[in-house]
Amino acid sequence: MGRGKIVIERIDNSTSRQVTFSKRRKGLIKKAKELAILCDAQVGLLIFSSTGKLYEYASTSMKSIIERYNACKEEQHHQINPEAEVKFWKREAEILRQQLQILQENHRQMMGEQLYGLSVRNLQDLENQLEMSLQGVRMKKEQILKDEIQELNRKGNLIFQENVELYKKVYGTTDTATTSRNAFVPLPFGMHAGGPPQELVQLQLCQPEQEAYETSDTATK
Amino acid sequence: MGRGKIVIERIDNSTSRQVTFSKRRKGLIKKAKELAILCDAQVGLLIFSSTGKLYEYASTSMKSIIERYNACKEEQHHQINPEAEVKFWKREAEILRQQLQILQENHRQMMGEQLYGLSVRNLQDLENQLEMSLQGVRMKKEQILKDEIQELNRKGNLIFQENVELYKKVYGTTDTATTSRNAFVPLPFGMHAGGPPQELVQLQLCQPEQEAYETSDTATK
DNA sequence: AACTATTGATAACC
DNA sequence: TGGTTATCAATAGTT
Repeated sequence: MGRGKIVIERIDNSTSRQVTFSKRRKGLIKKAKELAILCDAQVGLLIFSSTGKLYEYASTSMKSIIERYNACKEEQHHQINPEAEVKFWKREAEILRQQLQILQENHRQMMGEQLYGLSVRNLQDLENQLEMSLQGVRMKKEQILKDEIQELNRKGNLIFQENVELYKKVYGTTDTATTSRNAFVPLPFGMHAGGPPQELVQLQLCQPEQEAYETSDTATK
Repeated sequence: MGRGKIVIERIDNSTSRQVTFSKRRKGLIKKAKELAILCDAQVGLLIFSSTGKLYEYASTSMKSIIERYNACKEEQHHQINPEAEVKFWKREAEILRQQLQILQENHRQMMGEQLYGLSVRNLQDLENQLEMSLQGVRMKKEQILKDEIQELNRKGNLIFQENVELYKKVYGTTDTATTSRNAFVPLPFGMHAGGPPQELVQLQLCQPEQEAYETSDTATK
């Protein structure tokens, strides 16, 4: 329900993730309200943004809803009991520490370290993953460089046009690009061939891209 | 969004209220899920129907969400339990969560995802790192395969020697490997060429290694 | 429980 | 962040 279909997966771009969060959160809370009113339901909604900010909606009071939930679940304990709360946070820290450890090991393996204990199959999977990653990174880099080149070309053209205009103003209205190539009047920069300097600019800018690719390729071998 | 507009007020007809409740509850939970996934948010949703039945959705665990909610509220109302231990574990969990987030982002980038915002320089570094990793992984895999081959060769030789001994015991003390190649007596397995079967074993085991390398190389290109 | 006409939500853009 | 609009998705009413 927008300008285009989207797949439901984590939005990479943090700006658009925040924008989407803001909009959808609003929409979700609206719908929660509507459900509560239309259907005479008791609704509680808790949303923590990825930055940790809390947003909430409760058709009655959040406290009563949570209490009702706890009554339903027949486990109303560590909400009041500080001892149980300590227990909870200890457990929470334990879980987080475990996740961290797993991710750290995984990360080391992706860095090509701590490969001891991996089977050939595991290593093959890792190799394939690294190759996929590499491909993605290279594609991204290539895209950025190409975009940069395009932008520079655009700017180059604009400057060239400006140059032509200025030239005309200085040396008269003669179309130097097509008729005055052999006259004594000097030509503006980049006009020696009588056309826009795209080729020149592209050649200069393509160089580093090519170079970068060759470096990568040789490094692979 | 239906055949006609509706005003948001309690639906009197209990049947259509139930139907609407069922439909909208489903939609609401779907949207809550989408928000959690799209925006990396922690979402908890509690719905009690007018008949008292509980429906719930929680992106992580309802318990942890409610705990987090309570922690938030406590902070907001400055009703912090002076229990230093609770404070400590909360902080601990917060730190761990932050570390996890940083590592997760890093991990995603190493998986070739979430490359938005990286400079060409960053991408080049990442590419180099991935290539280094790949090299390490391949070396490790190669080593394992070579070790395996060596071990199999060693075992093969032992079995071959055993075979020779057994052969001698069955058919006499004649050195079959060097003198009886054309006799009627059968040869033990692997002795058709008169030598230890290293070459055979090596050929069989080298095959997958070679294959794996070729696959990797083509995947790179 | 299906089916659609319609409204509502929202993705992309500014 | 907030507004606009073209699209897609949810769903109200119907079968």
